[in-house]
Amino acid sequence: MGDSARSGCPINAAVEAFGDSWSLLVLRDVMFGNRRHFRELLAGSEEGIASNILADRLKRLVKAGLLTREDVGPGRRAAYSLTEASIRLVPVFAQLGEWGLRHRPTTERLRVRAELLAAGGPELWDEFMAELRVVHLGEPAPERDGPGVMERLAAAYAAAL
Amino acid sequence: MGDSARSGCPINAAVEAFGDSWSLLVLRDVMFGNRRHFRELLAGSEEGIASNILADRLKRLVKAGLLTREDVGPGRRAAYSLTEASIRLVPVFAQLGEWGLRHRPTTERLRVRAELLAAGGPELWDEFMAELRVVHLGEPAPERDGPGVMERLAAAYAAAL
DNA sequence: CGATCTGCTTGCGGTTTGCAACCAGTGATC
DNA sequence: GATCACTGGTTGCAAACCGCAAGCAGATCG
Repeated sequence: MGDSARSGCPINAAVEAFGDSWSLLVLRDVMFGNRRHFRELLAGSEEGIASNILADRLKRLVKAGLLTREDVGPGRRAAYSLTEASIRLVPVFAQLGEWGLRHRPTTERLRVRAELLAAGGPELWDEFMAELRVVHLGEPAPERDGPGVMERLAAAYAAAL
Repeated sequence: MGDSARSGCPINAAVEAFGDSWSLLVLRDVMFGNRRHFRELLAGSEEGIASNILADRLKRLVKAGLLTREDVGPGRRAAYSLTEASIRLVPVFAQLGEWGLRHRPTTERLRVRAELLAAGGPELWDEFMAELRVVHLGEPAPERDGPGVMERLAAAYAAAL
């Protein structure tokens, strides 16, 4: 369990934080799917994560400061939330998603979110991060006129079915 | 070695292509360190990759279309080159690096490249990608007045020693 | 000929993975 | 008050993978 960094390189630091087969996908589901509970993440997983792996990754991500766990007693729904650090992964997700849809085969249904995020650019990413801070960090919601990014993502996803 | 995708999600596609402990670091060394040969990558690795892992990752990356291998006979220096797909990872590296240096402990020496890349923004990334296409894909070099991005990265790195 | 370089390969013990079953606590229903 | 479904997980186990260390064949150098 040594968490000593292999090097002081920022890229390596990022890889060590979430550079495995599952961590980033768990974060994706919390961030874009708004899945906040264990069973929700387990059952809703597009890729079919196993429960022991999910449990392990949640622990790791909490330890790494990328998730927080609202610790209620045993047997009651515990909620996982993003942190400022993981909210700041939005641009990373956007770039990864854009790369994936350009250079790998993807399915229409799952592609729409990445497309919308790529098309929106940094302004949209900032708007989305602000929304995530409201939902996950409890920041006060600012006044808004149109639908939020989350709603637009959900609408695009629903329209692609 | 089933390369069947777990899902059609672009993020998952990216994770499956280079979402492990080493693939991205190998690409980083080829891209930013201009290390093109096996022993170069092995000896120059900041994180100390093992030779069998390096061999495996090089094979995988070639298979995934993220590297090409100029196959000379056995016993002679084979050169690895980036492909268009991996050159397009520059924005991903930039965002990952920026996240890493903001949210993880890093060392000054290894931080400068990420800082320069983050500060330069998309215009600099495009310029860098154009340079990589010259070096790795053999595109004709355009006329330039100042030093290239690669030179500036190297200079910043050298200055931080 | 020997030393050194090239890109790897092999052995091996330890770790991780992923499937499946299981578990204790809680709250609602019968 | 017993059953039931739901909560977030744990446990066993076989198979795969990881990383360290050593070795290897072909080419080049002196």
